Amino acid sequence: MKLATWNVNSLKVRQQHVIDWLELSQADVLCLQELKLPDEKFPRAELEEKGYRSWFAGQKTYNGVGILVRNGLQVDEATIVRNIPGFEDSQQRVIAATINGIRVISAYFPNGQAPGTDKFAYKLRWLDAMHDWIASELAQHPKLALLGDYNIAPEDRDVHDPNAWEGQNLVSPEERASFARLIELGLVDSFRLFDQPEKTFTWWDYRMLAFRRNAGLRIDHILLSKPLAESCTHCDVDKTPRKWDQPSDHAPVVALTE
DNA sequence: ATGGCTCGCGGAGCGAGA
Repeated sequence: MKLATWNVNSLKVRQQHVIDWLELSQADVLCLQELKLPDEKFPRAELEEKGYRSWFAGQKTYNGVGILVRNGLQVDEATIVRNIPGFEDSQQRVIAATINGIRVISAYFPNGQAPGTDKFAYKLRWLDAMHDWIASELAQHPKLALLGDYNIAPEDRDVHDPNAWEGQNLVSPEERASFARLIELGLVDSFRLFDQPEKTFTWWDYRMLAFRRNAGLRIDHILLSKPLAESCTHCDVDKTPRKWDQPSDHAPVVALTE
C-alpha cells in the first residue's frame, strides 16, 4: 500500500495540485493537512470523480485534516474518529480511519509559535494527549500509521542550519523529547529505515528563495508501528509538486508498505 | 537585517503559518 501525507496549505487553492499529484503518484491513501475550509466546501465529488473517497474534519480559515482513499480499498466507516478522544479542542487536527485493516491517522500537529508562548504550551499539551491516545490505539491496532505535519524536526540532520535554529520552535528540546516519546511507544520513522540523501526536507519557507537554496526542515513524517514497519520497502519525499506554480510550502512524504 | 511569502478574511491590512 502506498501511503502519503501532504500539508496542502488550503485545499481550495491546491485542489488541482492534489488531483494532479494523485494521478502522478498513484497513492492509495493520502493524508491531508491544513485544508483551511469548512466541511461543506470540501471537494468530495471532484475527488470521487478521480477515484478517491474522502473523510475529513474541517473548519473555517484554519487547520482541517482529511484522508483520501483510493477506490477498492476497504474502509470501515465505524472506525472513523475525529480529534483526540478526551482532549477538548476546537481546532480540527486529527482524523483516523481503518483501511484494509491498517489504522491510518492524519494529524496536523500545532505549530507552537515559539517556546514560552501560550501556543507552545498548547502544543506540548496536545503532544501529551496524542501520546496517550496513540498508546491506546496501538494496543487495539498492531498495524498503525501516524502520518502528518508534526511541526517537529526530530534531529539536527533534519534542519538546514542547525546552529541558526538551535532552541527555536520546531526543534526545541521539549518538542524533540515529545517526538522521542512517540517513538518509544513502538513507532518507527519510516524515512530513516532507508538510506536517504543528505539535507532532505519537507518544508521550505515561501520567503528568501528558501526552496531554491534548500533552506528547509524535515517536519512531515510517516511513523509506522513495528509490525507495519517490517513490511515497509520504501520512503521518500516527493519534491515535484513543490516546483509547480503556486505550490504549497510543504512537499508530500510517501511510504510503501504491505 | 525578526523582514522577506502566502494563506483566509473581506474588500484594507492583519493574523497566522513554520
